[in-house]
Amino acid sequence: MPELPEVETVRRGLEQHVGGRTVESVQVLHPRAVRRHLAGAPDFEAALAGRSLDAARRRGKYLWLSAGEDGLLAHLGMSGQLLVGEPSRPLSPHVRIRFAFSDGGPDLRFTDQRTFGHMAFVPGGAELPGPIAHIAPDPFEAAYDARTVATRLRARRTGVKRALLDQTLVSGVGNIYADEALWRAGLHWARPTETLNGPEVSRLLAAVRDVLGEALAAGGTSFDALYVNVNGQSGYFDRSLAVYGRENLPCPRCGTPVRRDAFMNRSSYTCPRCQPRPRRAHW
DNA sequence: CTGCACCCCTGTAGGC
DNA sequence: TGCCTACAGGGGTGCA
Repeated sequence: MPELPEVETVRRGLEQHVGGRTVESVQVLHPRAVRRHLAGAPDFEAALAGRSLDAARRRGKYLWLSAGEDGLLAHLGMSGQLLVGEPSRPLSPHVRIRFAFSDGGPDLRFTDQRTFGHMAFVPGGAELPGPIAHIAPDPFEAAYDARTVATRLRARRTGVKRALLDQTLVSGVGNIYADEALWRAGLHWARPTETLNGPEVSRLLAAVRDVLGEALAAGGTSFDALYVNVNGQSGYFDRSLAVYGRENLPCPRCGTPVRRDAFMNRSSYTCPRCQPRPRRAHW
């Protein structure tokens, strides 16, 4: 479950169901799931055995569990799930890592069909794991400063959607919520960042924060069973999407059919009337 | 600093 | 039924 609202939903579930529990053993079932743990799968398993997991934290789309001064870092990629359930339930074919706990209670399974996600044990990484030091604060962190982001955004020489998706500028925004925020702000994805005026940038950043917050309140967006919380349940923000995935359906604001464009090997959805294409496009 | 091409994977949907 | 292509909420890397 990729973007901030979905990852935050998972973080909350982990905090509730795994926080304060002690890992008994870990099995890495697919080596690719720990490819960023450079010391290898056996080291990953050994490093976590016997460790007590404390708080669950998050920056953007990354989350981690602190274990004393250390951190257990996770990124869900396109299809990763962190599922908590009865240890006796069947092992689904896409389970990549299994964590058993010393209390004999529900286990934790990192499940990932496409294996774009990963986990790593980061010594000393409880506060902010080293591998994600380059990730910018997300809009819900105390360290996030909208004025700084606005300044940096306007200094870019690129298209506004490309900038929104750049996790080193502001983190947590992916393809769905970038399109939704741009629609709310009435901006086209190809708009050159240097042509945005102050009010437009403010409107956009407010829209980003609002849409992420509303989606979080709905438990995230799921179109299918791939995007679920730790209990396997889907969020329902898909009902509130204005443009994403709605090609040819009417814009909720003006009724004009939503348009789909290819962009960065993905799709961008816009209302051609509310988000007019700029004369000088930047993609 | 930037875009861009391409890589990592599996599964599904749709056309033929 | 098979075979093909396009596409899917991710990021990282290397190169121009």
